[in-house]
Formats: sequence, structure tokens, C-alpha cells
Amino acid sequence: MPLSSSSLGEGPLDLRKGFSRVGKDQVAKEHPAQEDGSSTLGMKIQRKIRLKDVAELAGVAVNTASTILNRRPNSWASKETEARVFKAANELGYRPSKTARALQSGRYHSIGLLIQDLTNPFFSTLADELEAAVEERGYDLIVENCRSSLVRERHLFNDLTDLEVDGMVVWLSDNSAFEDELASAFKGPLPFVALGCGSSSLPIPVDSVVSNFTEGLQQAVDATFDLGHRRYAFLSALAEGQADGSRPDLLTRMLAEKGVPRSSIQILRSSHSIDSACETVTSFLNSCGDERPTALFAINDLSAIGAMRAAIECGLHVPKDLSIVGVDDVPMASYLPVTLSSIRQRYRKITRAAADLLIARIEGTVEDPTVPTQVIFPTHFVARESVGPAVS
Amino acid sequence: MPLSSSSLGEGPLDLRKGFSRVGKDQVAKEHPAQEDGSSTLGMKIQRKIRLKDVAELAGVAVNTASTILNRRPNSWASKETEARVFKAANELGYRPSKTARALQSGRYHSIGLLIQDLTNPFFSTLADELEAAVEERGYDLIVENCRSSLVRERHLFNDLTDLEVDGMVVWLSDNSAFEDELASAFKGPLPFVALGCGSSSLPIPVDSVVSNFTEGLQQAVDATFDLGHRRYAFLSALAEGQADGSRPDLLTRMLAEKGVPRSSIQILRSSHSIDSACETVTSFLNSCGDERPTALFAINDLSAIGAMRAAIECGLHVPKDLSIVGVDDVPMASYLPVTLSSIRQRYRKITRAAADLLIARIEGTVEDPTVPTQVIFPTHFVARESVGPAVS
DNA sequence: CAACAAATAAGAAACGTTACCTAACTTGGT
DNA sequence: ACCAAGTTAGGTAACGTTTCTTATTTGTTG
Repeated sequence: MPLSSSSLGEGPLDLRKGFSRVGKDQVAKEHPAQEDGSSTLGMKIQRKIRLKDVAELAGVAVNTASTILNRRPNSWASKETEARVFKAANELGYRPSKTARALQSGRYHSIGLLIQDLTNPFFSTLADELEAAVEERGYDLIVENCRSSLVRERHLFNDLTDLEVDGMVVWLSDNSAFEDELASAFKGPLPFVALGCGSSSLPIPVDSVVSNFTEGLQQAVDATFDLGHRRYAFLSALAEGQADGSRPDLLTRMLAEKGVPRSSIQILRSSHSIDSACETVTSFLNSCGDERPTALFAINDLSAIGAMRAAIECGLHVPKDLSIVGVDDVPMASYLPVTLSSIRQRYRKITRAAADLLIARIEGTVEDPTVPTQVIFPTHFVARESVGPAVS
Repeated sequence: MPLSSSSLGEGPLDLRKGFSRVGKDQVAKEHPAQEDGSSTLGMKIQRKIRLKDVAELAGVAVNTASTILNRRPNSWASKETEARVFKAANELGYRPSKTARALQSGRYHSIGLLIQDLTNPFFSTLADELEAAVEERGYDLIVENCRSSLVRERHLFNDLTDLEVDGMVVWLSDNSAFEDELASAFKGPLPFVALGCGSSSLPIPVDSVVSNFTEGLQQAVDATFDLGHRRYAFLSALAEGQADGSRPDLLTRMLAEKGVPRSSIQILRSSHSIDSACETVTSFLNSCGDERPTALFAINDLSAIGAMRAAIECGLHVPKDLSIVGVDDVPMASYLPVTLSSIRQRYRKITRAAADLLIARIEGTVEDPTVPTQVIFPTHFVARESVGPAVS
């Protein structure tokens, strides 16, 4: 999602277009002039303006032009040539080729973000925020969307270096499944930051920014318990160990401390999508008779919405018959017709921290590069309409 | 969002990583071997495997290796050398440099998508679908997110050619504001397809894929009118002419045909975001006394959700006191606690058509390149819980 | 006035590919 | 034996930058 951060400095450089590609048949090798000849079809074809053209117009050598346009620190061109070069660049509408630059310098000025599902508001918000964060620092964001496919995820993660970015921010659906790759990738030359999942599951030596779900979950448990809930359901990920702030065992333990037995806690499994959650919960609710839970914790807000829908379809009222808690606190949560209680993650802080960490790595401004940094942000429970007193 | 479409064909080419970047201090210019020396910090640094290395290991020239690995049609290498080259590539874990390839060939194997706001489920779904569509055809998708900023939008659109993609799919918030740029960009060398907005507003000679909202809107008008609604509100875009399937005038005209006077139609304006819509509608509802509309048409689903929230906050019941209709039919619409009635756009079809059109342009398989193609998809009204009988 | 440092500019070699053209081996038909 | 055609492989020049090194000019000083 690059907002072209033209490296031409403050030179006004009108935003006129510098069209590229001259077709296979380039005429006149050395004379870029030709003043845009019209093709047979009436389309203007204009060859790409190269640095060389600018240099020629300004009457300097290409490297001189390069140095000037890039405002390189050491090399001091005279004010006069500098002006000539800027003028020429402006006149021709010169736009540097990122590709050539990247090939030569090995720097891409862009950062990748690996996510599971762009369709999930959590991830799209994350991407949006991260983009803003890295852009402030002069990088473009390239989103790698796994589209909920695990094979795609593994594929993409293993091919990170194909990406040709300066660094990666990765959200993995299951860190433990990638433990080895993560550790070895961290030793590799491509800087990256692991995001999000696993309060505890990161003994892996990797730069990371995670949310600590213990606090938020504890608050949610306290709140629901105080409202009289004694039978719980937990809507978890499809596979054991998958990204999952409020892991089943964590919840079970917290509830156990309050005297809620394991037998009063139902663990449901679905994928992270809204429809899958709805399906799972519907069939669960249809089959659980009297022992129906009064509170349901979902793995994320999307699933929570699906669960809420399922409850409603089953003729239950939220929160009277079933209280529902999500995770993430996506922006939409507070606008739903029944607002969703959720365990809030600090998007903004997470993305800023990730950007800082990663860019420090990239630019080498990190004290000891061998030791990984871990940033942990607290979460907290936000109570909204979807949670109410238990009516057992 | 590139899923690296390795051009190495079916050669199994283990997915092991080919790390790049050797730091500023490259040793041994000609001997890539060096068998990954460990740096002082214990990090493996491995220089990028180049085609040259593969060629050397296989005992052939680089161009030979290139020809073989790219399975170029004409040049026939012997089965034996071919095998040697593949083996060498596998052994070294060779991954071609997209950058170098792009620089040389002028092809990027990627397509850009310009959208207003990644955070809006409509656009993230669109991106998701388009990515799938272009990926099938061997292209990566690069998302350009305007983050709801008009200046960013104009900036990005004007700098399209900086992007270094093979083609663009652009959704513009207001085609009319870009009319000139659109027309001239279409004549430019960068193929692009305009998306979505304006049933009627595209006399501009540009490849485009649009939804025709007339049908869906008519159905929605019919449905609500039949349910007894006689006072309407229309939640429109902030600026006149902004992307807006169910333009105020269109709605007004349809209602006029049914005998609903203009004075019974309130036009509200907000930006496309959920919170802005909620705010606008809240203050409207608080100020409209007895003449409160019984049906509200929103410019998109996000606004509709905001409006629904506003109604609820004002103590109104949806749909008893206020029926609400959105536009887009985002996946979530049918899962909300009060499911949202909406005018459905055919995401899948739109994205496929756009991909087809664009790629045909890119690959030059278009009969007459001077004449623009317009694809129009119908929309239709999907009735859900948010619409009910008018209780005046 | 010679000499030396700074200031300024240019030359040439990368970066990793692909494209175009030429050269060397095979054949097989006469 | 010999030459066309066919087959196979290599040489070299791009692509548009940046970077490293070298050359020129200018100004200052003993």
C-alpha cells in the first residue's frame, strides 16, 4: 500500500505523470526527446524519463544528478548545478524507478504484513493502522493475505524472503506450529516482528509485540461471574493451539478459582470466520438442553458476532438468555445493534510498537541485535450490551 | 499481497529460504560458495543466490540457466542440461529476484487496487476477492489504501505510474471529480479499470465495471412503500456527487413516481464511516420531532450500521420505529443482531470481470484497444430484519 | 609562485535478470 | 566428404539506478 514517498525531497516536482513502457519497439536509442510521438492508435506513448535524460538536459553526469536529487549528505554540488538539475527534473516530470533503485541499493522502502484474513475487521484495522505507522517513517506497507488458508500461510511465511521488503510484521495463526521457522527466521537477514498471539507461548527468541490477555480475560471472568454466570461456553479455534488470546485452559483455570467446575465449561471449536462460528454455536445450542451455558466467550469479535446471531436464531435473547464476550474490540463492536462486550487489544499501540521495533532493526539502530525485544501490552474488558445478569 | 508465483514452473524446488543482503561488506566477489560463514554475532549470513551461481554449479552459462528455468518456448535445451540446471537450482535454493526481473522485462506480475478505506468491510472484501481473482491468473495484488483521505486519493491516483504494477483497478470516491484524469489516464500506457461507482456517471471512455443500482434501489423502494412507508431519509455522502449507488435524486425520482413528495424526503450527509453516520443520524433524529421518517436508506452498509446504532441510542426500535436499508450487502450484514436489509452488489462477479478486463488489456488480447469496455452488473434488494412495516 | 586542500564533477562498475545475436556442435542427404 | 539444416549453448548488451573511485577546477597559503 505504498504512498509513493518520493525521495526527491521538497522539490515541488509537479505531480504530472511520467509514463513508462515504450513497447517492444523502441525508436531512437539515444534521443529521449522525440517529444511524445503518437502511436498508430492515437494513444500517446511516451518513453520513461530516466535519470540520464534529466542529466543530459541539465548538462551534468547521471551520478551528479542522482546525488543532487537524492540530497546525499557528503557530495556538495554547487547551488547553481543543483538548481539546473531540479529544473530539468521538474520539466521532464522525472520519477525515479523504484525497481532500479531497489536492485542497486538492496533497500525496498517497504514492509510486509502477514495476516490470516483481510476480511476480518481485526486484521483490516491492524493493516490500516500499521500502514499509517510505517508510512510516517517512510515505508510502504505490503499486505500478505493468507485468506484463512493454513497452507497459504505456511507457504507465505516460508517464502518471506521472496517478498523483497526490508522487514516483515507477521501474525501467525499458531506460533507453536512455526516455532522452528520463527526462531531460524529471526537469525536470518530479514528483520521481522512477530505479532499478537500467545501471552505465554513465546519463549522463542524473536522480536515480538503481544497482548497479554490474562488481565482482560480475568476482568471478563470477574464481571460475568459477579453477574451470576455459572455455566460457560468457550468458542475456540478449530485446532488446538491456534491463535487464541483467551485459551481454553486459561479460562478454565480462572473459573476453577471461582469454584466453577470444568464440567460447567463447554469448549466449542470453529474456524475464525463469522459463518463457521454461527454454525457451530447454532448446532451446539440446539443440542444442549437444560444445561445451556449462560455466558459465551468467543475467540474473537467476528466469532462473537456469529455466535450472537446463532443465539438469536435459536430464539434466545442476548444478553438475557446468553451473554457474549468477544476478543479484539474491533471498531464495529460498539456500533452493533446489540453492542458487543469485548476484550480490547490496543491496535494503535501494537502497530506503533511493531513499526518502531522493526524499523530499528532495519536501520540498525538497535543496541544488541542478538537479543530479541518483547513488548507486551495489557488488555482490558469492555462491558457492553451483550453481557448482562445471568437468568439461569 | 503477492503469493509468490514462482516462475520456476513445476520444478519442486524445496521451499527453503534463499536469504538476501550481505551487508555492506561483501567478501569474495566471485566465490558465492563460502558455505554460509557465521558472522561475529552468530547470525548466519548467506549471500543471495544468483542465477549466476546456479549456472556455475550446473556448468552452463547464465542465459542458458535463465532460459531453462523460465521454460521459454523456443530455446531447446537438452534434457540433460535441463536436469542439471534444475538440480543446481534446487540445491542452492535459488529464488529469482523479482526486482531484477522487473527492471529488465518491464513486467511486474502485479496489479494495484486503489480503494478508499481498507477498514470498510466492503473494500476489504473487494480486495480479498480481487486478490483471489488476479492470483488465479498469475498476478499479485498491491492494495493502495487512501484511508478515507481525499488528498491521498488524488495523490495516489495521480501517481499511479509510480506504482510499478502492470495495471490498476481503481475505485474512485467520485468519478466526476476525476473525469479528466480518468480519461487521460486511460489513454496512458498503464492499463486500468474503473470500478463501481455511478450507474450513469460514466460517459467517460474508460474500461469499467459498475453495478447498476437502479434495479436494487427500485426494489427497495417498492418493498418499503408496500410496507407503508411514506416518510424517508437518505443518508448520503458528505460531498455532492461522491460515490453513492443510490443517489439522492434517483431515490427522489422513484419515490415521486409513487406520490411521495420531495418534502417527505430528508437528505442527510455524512462521511462513509460508521461513526460519522451514527453521529449525523443521532443529531438528526433528536431534532426532527413528529415528522420523523419511518425508513432510512444509507449510502452503504457501514453507514447503515451506524444509523441503526443511532436509532437504538435514540430509543427507537429497528425496524418497528425505523426501517433501515444499506448498500453493498457486506458479508456481515446477514449476521448482525438485527440483520441488515441491503442492496446487494455482486462482489465476486465484479472482481472477476475487472480482473478479466484488466488482464486482457495487459496481455494485449483485446480486439480493439481504443474502445473501452463497460461491464454492468445488476443489483438487487435483499430484505432482512432491519426492514418492517411502517408504524406511523 | 609553487603547492596543497578543498570543492566540484565525471567515469565506471556494480545490482540480478532477460533479450538478441552469434558460434559451435550434430545430423543426414547428396 | 561436404554443406544445409537443425540443435544446443555462450557472449554481450541492455534495464535505471547508486556507489566507489578518479579527475578536474578553484581558492588559500607559505
